[in-house]
Amino acid sequence: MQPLLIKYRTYCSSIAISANCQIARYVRLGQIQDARRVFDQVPNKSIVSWNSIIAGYFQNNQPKEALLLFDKMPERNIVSWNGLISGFVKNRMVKEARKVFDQMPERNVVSWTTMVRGYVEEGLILEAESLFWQIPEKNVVSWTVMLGGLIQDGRVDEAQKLYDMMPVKDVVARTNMIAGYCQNGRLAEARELFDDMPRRNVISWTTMVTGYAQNQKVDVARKLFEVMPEKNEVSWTAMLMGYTQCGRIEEASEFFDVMPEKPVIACNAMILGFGQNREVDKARKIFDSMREKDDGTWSAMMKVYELKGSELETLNLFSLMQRQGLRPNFHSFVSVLSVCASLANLDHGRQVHAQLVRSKSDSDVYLSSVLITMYMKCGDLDKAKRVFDRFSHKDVVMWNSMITGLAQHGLGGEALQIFHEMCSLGIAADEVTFVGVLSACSYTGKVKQGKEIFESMNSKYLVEPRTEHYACMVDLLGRAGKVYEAMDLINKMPFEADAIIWGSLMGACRTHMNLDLAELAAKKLLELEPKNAGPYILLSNIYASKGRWADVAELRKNMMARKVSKSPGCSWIDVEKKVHMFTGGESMPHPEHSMIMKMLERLGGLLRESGYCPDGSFVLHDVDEEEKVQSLGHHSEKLAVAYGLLKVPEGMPIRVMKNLRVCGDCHSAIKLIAKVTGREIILRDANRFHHFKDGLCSCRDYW
DNA sequence: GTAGGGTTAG
Repeated sequence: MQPLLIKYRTYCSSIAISANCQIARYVRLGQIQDARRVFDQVPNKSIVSWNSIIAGYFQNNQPKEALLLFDKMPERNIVSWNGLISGFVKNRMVKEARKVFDQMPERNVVSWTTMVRGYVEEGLILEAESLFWQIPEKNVVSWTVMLGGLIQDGRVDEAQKLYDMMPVKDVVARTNMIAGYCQNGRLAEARELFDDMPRRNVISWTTMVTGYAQNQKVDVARKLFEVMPEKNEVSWTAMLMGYTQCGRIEEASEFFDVMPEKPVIACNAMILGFGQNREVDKARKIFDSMREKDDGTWSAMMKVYELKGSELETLNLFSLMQRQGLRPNFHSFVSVLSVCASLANLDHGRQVHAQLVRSKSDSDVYLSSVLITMYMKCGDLDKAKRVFDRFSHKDVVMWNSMITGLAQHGLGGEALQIFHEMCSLGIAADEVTFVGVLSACSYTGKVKQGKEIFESMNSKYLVEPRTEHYACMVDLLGRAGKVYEAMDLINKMPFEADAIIWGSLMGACRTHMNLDLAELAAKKLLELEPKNAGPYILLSNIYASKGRWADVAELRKNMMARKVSKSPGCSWIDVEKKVHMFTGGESMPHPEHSMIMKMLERLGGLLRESGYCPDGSFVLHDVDEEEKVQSLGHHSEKLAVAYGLLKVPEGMPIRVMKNLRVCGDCHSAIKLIAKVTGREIILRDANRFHHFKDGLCSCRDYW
């Protein structure tokens, strides 16, 4: 051959190689269009060019385009075929991968191993095992894939057996086995293997550190971390997360500050860590300082606001991220739906639902359970049921959402019906199920059924009753007026009663006018929650009614000394897609305050005509009679209802939310308001829903 | 320059 020709050919192939390099580089950067542009311009495409661009489409989740190109290839080698299997596996299309595997002209150990890996990733461990044992010439990689599959399946003992059978064990195989032990808390065995390793690298070290960190041995993890010969950002992040997961946020924060590099994952973990401590500002500082954010960053920050109770900030962030063209992930959807639920912001909730449908996430069982809860808490029972009915395979979480939601709407019968349906389908009830079922019984006065279910929890359903369940039962008995029986249960229960239990007994005693038990419950509650105003006020009312003025004075002194304040009642209503807040007392008045006052006066007149008489015994302030009546007129729920009457178009239900339980006087008043105005009023309080219509409430005055 | 295995999360 002529030297010039050789030179020319070398020149051509070097052009081709550099083109392939460029394609691969663009693929690595996720810039598939740029990769394609280069590919289209290469004059004499080699198999490598084709293989690279096809891999690129697979990596960018465009398997159709990848397959289209594969079909157009002038010739293919085994790498092309294996790339196709691998591409399908990466796109969770294991059936397609298998088809390719069955059709390909020849297979090597990579083809087999990729296919086994495909089954492992789908959790189809039986298929993986059967294929693995058919591999004609296994190598250390095939063995390791199978080992990883068994570990992922939680079968550590079998993994150990397989590990012992391996003819060659390299650092990757050993690290896999160490991780397997660690995930099952078998730290001693992990450490032994780690110490016996002939060679270690940064990943094996990190695996061992993570093992200690995830098993609450952060200090041991830190010691090992300190002596690591080489650290990368994953090692640092793993150590950081050891601290955040144990709730040791201060140490996490110190550690975070000295990290040489702060990868996105670490920042996200630190944001969530601060969230655990409700340190919004520190979390936000990291969030703002991050030049690169991923979807996890946004969902972490949303979660922080959600935990803090800053619902509006969560919603703001959710819309901000979308305005920046980012798609919300699973966790952001969960946060935003929870926030819609707690604000009972039905409009917004519906929009999020529409987005879920668009992003094809509406078939996710978990997300749909959150969606059901959202619709329930927004008072849209029909929509909740529709989401529920769409799923033929419901998990226990979804059943729980439905049962709890029905309970909150006072539909005890329907809740029990759903519960029995779930049991007959063989779905195992869990702790949450029983909180829902028992509170359904409680809210609807089903004392007998409630007791039966509670007593059979352990024997029939194999669920050990916990404090929450005892709380439901105390509530159930107390509401039904069986306060002594409730007291007996508290004495008999195997745990110390908590503030919720005493509070519920106290409430029952107030309703049923049992002053002796009320005093006992209030005193217990005071010990547990010295800053809770409820028991002070109740006690002072009791003492006053008995003329024990010295005790009243003593109580007042204590209240002042401990800086007790009543948690402010607050109600809100959605009008024209805007939330209008009302607080009962003296704080900032609504801009349309005078109109609302006029409405209240008019209502007052109408109510008096129909024989309404304000009931001062519900007022928690210890003021004199006249002031009491005045203050009742200003309770936040009444203000919100009045505003709703002014603004919500005729024929639409008025939906009001309140952060505390509805006051008894307001409850009577709203029943009458519904009657004299002919409007339907739906009030969601801290516990449940009240549907007011024609002078009646769905709770049948039992709440 | 193209195909298979191990470490960080809610």
